[in-house]
Amino acid sequence: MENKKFYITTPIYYPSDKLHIGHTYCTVATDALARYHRLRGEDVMFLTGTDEHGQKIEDKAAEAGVSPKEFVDRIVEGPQGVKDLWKLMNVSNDRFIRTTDDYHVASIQKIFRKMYEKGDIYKGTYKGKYCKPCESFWTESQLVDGKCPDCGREVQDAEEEAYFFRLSKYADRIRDLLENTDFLQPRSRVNEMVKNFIDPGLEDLCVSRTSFTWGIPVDFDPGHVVYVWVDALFNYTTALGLFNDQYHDYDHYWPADVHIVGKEIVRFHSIIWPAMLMSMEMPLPKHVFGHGWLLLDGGKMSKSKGNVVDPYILASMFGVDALRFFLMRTFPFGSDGNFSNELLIQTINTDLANDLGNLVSRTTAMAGKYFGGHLPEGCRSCAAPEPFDGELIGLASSLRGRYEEAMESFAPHKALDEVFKVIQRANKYIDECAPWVLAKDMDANGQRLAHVLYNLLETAQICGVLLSPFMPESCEKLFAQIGAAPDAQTWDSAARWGVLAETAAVTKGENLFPRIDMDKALAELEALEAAAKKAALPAVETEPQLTEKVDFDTFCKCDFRVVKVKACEAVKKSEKLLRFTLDDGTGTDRQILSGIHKFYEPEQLVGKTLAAIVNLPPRKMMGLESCGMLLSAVHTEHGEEKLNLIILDDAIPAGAKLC
RNA sequence: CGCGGAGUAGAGCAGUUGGUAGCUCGUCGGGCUCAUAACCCGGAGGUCGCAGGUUCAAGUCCUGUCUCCGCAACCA
Repeated sequence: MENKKFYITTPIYYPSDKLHIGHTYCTVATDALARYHRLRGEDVMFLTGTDEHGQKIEDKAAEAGVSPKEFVDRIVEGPQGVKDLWKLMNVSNDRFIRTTDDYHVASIQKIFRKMYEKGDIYKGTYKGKYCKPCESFWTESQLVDGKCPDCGREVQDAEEEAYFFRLSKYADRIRDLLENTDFLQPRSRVNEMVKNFIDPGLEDLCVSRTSFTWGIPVDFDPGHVVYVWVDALFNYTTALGLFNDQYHDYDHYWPADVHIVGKEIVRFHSIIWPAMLMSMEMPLPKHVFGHGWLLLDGGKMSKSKGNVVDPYILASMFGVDALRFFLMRTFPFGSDGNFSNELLIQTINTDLANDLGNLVSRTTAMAGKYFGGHLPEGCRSCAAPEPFDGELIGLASSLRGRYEEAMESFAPHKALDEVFKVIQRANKYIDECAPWVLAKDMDANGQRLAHVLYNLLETAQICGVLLSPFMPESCEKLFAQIGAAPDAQTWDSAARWGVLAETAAVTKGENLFPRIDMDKALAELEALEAAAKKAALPAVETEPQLTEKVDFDTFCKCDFRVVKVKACEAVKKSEKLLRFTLDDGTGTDRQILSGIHKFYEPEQLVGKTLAAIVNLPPRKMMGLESCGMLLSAVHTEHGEEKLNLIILDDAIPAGAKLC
């Protein structure tokens, strides 16, 4: 009998920047689902990849002074790039597609032509607003106060020749698909799609551009490149070999069983994608699942807020499995969740260290201590079972059913919750049985003690199997410690009680999940994040020179003078200000306040020869009057502002004019 | 009235089909000593944003209202 096939995908990510914890969340979830289906013995195809065309990447590459292809190559294949990250996170994708791959490009051209020949793609004009300085098109709705959202300048009406896809033609079928099937999950997303996009009426979709060149050329109309919809969405099929010879399993794996996507791209996957497939007369994917976002402090993560979380740092500090587990355990998959380092550490400590790790640790320790690592024959059964034996065994052997139900409905957080209920029950079982009491009289209680330990090992075995899609590495270690043979690591074995060999070798190895010192770890994290942030910024940066000219007369109005520091002290209650008493050559002391305490201590400046502008109007700071301003040179190092006072040769007399 | 989501113990969150309000952390007390100062038991603490309504019964359904967040052609 041929195994059931299961085709699952992540979105293809846009490599205009390094990926962050949000992408990691999505990919890890997909990976856990893929591993779960493999565990069940299904014929799994797991695809991920990158969507590498478009204006933004063209711009970013230009900014970096490299070609677009070089730019994306670095982010995708380079150190700490996309592929590195998935490798680090132990992501088990079977394929990785890049939309710049030759076979994909060729396939997309054929698909585009096919839809054109069918009449579902037609040539028209794309009407919009054009901002000349920015050279970019905007739609009416994108404008801010009727002006360019980028630069705020006036825009003008403009038309661009473009190809359109007859999205409107499929509106009714899409509505039916969303409202009357379980195509789109979770269900709450259906309302959003229908109300926002279907109800107002679907407009035809612009599927080509002439305003940039970094894309797949329309082969029958040079000057046009295929816009993201056709290019990116069809990756799910070209990666299987649709219209290309790179792969040959389109017929085998298509349609996808599920596309896992973030909530922001649900629209593309639940409206545009099925419409285009309908046009191509191809089968539709069975499900699209839109997961929630990881939020920081209740708001979204974004580069501009500077609050993105780097998965590399977290994985290196806490371990890949712990991070994977945390992401899947803590947040309901369909809705948003609040990410925090404290929560991460707390979850690791509570679930992994205290509950699971400690359970394995105490169980294997007792097997070693009381039986030298080998339980005796016959320990599987018990002559006089206690009620709580049955409770534990019942709960553990029925776990797979509850777990399966949760996994099948895309609720990995629930599946994990079920597993941990059993783990907690097992810890309680140890208390109830008090093995250390039994061990005091091995002659009388040896058999009973062995049975108790066997029950614990067997429970750990079942949990290990079911946790393996989430924490593959750690579960291997777990299996080694409890002596679970390969036949006790299967999906099948998780539903049968007593698969573990009675006399299997039990070894207390290293702790599976060491406890983490919260305060220490938080401090370390902060340091690492700060260091990473610094490293990402340019070493030395200076302000760009002004292009606006200043006339000579204006310049001459500034009275720059050499001054000598007679006294200098910190201003009370001020972090930055120093108060200078200066000899400016007039015979009267001049007082100037300067915000440079971060860079200089007052005593080191006394006697120095400096430069100041002396005809600025006096200004009060912290209650003191400042008559002028000391000149200093400013630049930034790794994003941090540095100031250096202009210190002059002491031979220059006070009052000398600078010109 | 653009659309959607959220408002539940001190904090962070669960609560499919309406039927005695749960979990983690924290806190207070007890037990145990096999184990990673971990484990087990118990207590205190909530008028489930607010106001109405349907019902024998509502955190759960309906209406109104306040606050916060996200989206509005691609940042998972």
